[in-house]
Amino acid sequence: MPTATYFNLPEEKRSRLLDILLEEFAANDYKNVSIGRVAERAGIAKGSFYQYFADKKDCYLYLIQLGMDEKTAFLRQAPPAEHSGDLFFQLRWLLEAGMQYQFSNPRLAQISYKALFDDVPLPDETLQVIRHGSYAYFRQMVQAGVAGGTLDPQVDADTAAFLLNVTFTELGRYLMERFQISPEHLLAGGAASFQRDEIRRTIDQVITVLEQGLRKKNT
Amino acid sequence: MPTATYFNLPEEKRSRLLDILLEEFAANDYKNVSIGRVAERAGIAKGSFYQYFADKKDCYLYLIQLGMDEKTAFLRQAPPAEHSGDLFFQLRWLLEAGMQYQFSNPRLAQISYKALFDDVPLPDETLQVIRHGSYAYFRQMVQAGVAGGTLDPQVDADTAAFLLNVTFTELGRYLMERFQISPEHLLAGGAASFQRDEIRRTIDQVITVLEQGLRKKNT
Amino acid sequence: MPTATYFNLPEEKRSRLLDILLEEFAANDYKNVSIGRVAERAGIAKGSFYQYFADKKDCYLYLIQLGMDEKTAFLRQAPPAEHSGDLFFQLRWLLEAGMQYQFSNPRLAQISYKALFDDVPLPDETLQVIRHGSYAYFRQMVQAGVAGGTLDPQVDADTAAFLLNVTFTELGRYLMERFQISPEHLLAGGAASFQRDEIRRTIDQVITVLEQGLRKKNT
Amino acid sequence: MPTATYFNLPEEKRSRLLDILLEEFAANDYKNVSIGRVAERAGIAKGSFYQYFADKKDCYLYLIQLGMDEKTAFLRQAPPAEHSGDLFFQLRWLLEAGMQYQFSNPRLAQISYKALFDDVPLPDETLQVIRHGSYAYFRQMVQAGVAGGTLDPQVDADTAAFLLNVTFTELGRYLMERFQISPEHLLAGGAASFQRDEIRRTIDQVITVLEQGLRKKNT
DNA sequence: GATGAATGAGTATTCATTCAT
DNA sequence: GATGAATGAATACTCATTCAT
Repeated sequence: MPTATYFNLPEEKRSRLLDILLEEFAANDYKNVSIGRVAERAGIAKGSFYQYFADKKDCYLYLIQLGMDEKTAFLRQAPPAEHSGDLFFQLRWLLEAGMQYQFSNPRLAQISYKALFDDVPLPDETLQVIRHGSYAYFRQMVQAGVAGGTLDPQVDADTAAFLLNVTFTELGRYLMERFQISPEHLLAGGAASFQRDEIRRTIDQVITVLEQGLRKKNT
Repeated sequence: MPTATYFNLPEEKRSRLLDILLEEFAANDYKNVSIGRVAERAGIAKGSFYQYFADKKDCYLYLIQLGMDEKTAFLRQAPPAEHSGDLFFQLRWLLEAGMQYQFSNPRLAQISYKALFDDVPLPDETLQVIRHGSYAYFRQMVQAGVAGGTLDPQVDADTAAFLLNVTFTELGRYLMERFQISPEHLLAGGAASFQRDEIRRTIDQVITVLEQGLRKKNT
Repeated sequence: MPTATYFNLPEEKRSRLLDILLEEFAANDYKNVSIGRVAERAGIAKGSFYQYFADKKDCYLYLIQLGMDEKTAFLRQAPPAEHSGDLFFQLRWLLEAGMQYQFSNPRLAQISYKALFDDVPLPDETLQVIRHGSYAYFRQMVQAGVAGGTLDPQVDADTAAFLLNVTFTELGRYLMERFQISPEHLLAGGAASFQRDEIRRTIDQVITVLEQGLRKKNT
Repeated sequence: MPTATYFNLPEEKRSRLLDILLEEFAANDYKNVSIGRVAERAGIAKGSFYQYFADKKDCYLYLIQLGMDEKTAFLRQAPPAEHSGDLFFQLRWLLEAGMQYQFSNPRLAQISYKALFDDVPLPDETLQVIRHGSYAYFRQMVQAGVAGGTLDPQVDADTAAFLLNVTFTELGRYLMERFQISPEHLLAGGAASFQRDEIRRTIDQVITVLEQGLRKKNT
């Protein structure tokens, strides 16, 4: 975690540094992020970086945890209307909220996404959370769905969780590409409203497809 | 692309080198593959590497194209019984053939997969092919499916292609993890037959889910 | 030398700082003493260190001179019963007093000792004193001994001084290792009394050996 | 240990590098030797250093072992006339041979000497040999001397070994300083012959003093 | 065609010192 | 007088690439 010095930095300086860190870690693999380049771009001395962070790893861990915190805060802020409701209703909300998060924190989301596949120095515990976190979450939803009679018992729970997880994980990337939304674009003002409708429609379709495939058939 | 020298190499030497290249590039990110280590493991001089390839990038590009060629060849060799048949029939075949390719060329498949997400030095054109290649292919299948009346016209073609693409891309990884299959494992003799059945069943379920979501409803 | 500011420091603060300086310089080579660590351990700001000392070198010089002063004071406080007495009587006293000094100021003694061999930034003059100081002292005693007819005139005065000097310099280290005495041990309460006897006996033997070798033979 | 590359170096280049390594490691503590400075002075690229040695530690270990080997070879080459002879006869020879070694390899001897006191990265085993090697050797001689009736049984064996060890260890330094002999001086042609006599006389006196102190008295 | 020694820009990190507050 | 953030030169080490043999 950053030092107190980091948090005491003048707002502008800290946010410039953070901005550049997000940019560098979103655009490059962990190993390819150069502290020297970061310092230079941020207009600070190389030594100063080490006043703010214990080391590169520490700095990276900070970004990762920032990502987890931001996402948690984001999802908490707008919980589904009826929490105990239908599984697919929940999924629909989760997917929309996830997209919104990704659109409001594109670089942070990208960094987290990279952590799924990259060779990255994180405490095992954190890695666990990142790598298996959402899968485990879906697995649990699926089991509840089967128990509650919403989900087709023909479908293996693991397989269903895989389908949901993979779809949800990749959908953001797809939408950003399809609607030509770049992080810079989003940071500069977000997706235009006409895009928001298209995005919502796409999400809806994805859920519908999965629902038709996974919901228990009335025979 | 490799030099003529490379292709004139005694078969055994070239294949040992290739083997090690596959191993290294499958196991490490581009940046983390060390030419020195490759040369040492292959039993050649570091300088010799540069007789065979212009540079590291060139060598990497070669592997990528090898991957594309191998996959193409693999898929061509066992086309579906009835090529003009039902879309989901084709998909089922494609998915199974894809898995078979991945199982018979796990390291090459792994390298291609990495290229989708890694920070990798490839000509834009090649990157395009890799990143959008299979998506474009599915896009085309979907459009044919809509035209032929197999696919639900309610579902946007792009969205359907996304779903198919993402599922197909990630399924291999999922199966390898779920059934504890490693490249070495596969190279040493392949998945045990009892696993093959489970794998086939899983593939079947995935297709079934997608089919129920995407096939045109008879109203 | 320290600034006035240093000497005006509240007693407790100054002595805590001094304590830590002694500890750090006794335990580490000059180069390996970190001002940052000193400041942190002493609970002062890094900048404050530079209010007290011009720089690291200055601080080190201070400790060295402190060591010389303390030793002088220590030896003065308990002079041999008969100052003009027999040379070997004096030596016996000197050695015991020296050991006592070393045991009561183990860290200061350690710092001075290090200065004999370490690569250390001191004014040439000071280095001279440290490196040749005790040697010159012994040289003088030896000459007095030769003049007074106590010492064997066969033995070269320089050589005798070397023997005495080297023995006296190293004896402390040897005793500390042989009897497993650490600075902390000493600071915490000193060597147990049973050890004191053994130490006294060892000193006695050393003097006896040197005496038999150096005292003028009665022929 | 150095790589094959190092040993294959053109004689002149290798000896220039070795020369500079000896100079740097003799003049500075381990920590204060800078690979950059070594490379620059030797006129090689920094990277080249790492073709010759695995790392700084490896290079240092090489020098240390070189020192041990050279000394062993040196002592073997001129063993005492009567090996089983009188203890003090042996000591006299040992001391003279040791001095000759130190004079013919002053920088190597200096490096070994530093290793006795410096904080230095060596395998525990090697450190053991260096730090306790000569002491243990003397301890053994002393015990043999006591058993054979040569040594005064009044004197504690440990104490006698300490006296011998410390005298022998420091004598070289003393002689070099007393007779103004510098490594460069020695390397350029060695001590003048008139000095050799004085040196021999000094050694003789030292042994005589110790002998009178330690030899068993005929009562 | 094969070799492997040489290179030097690049990496993360440390630390004595300065200086504005 | 005290502070602690900022600095930048220095450190050991890596590695893709070149080139003389």
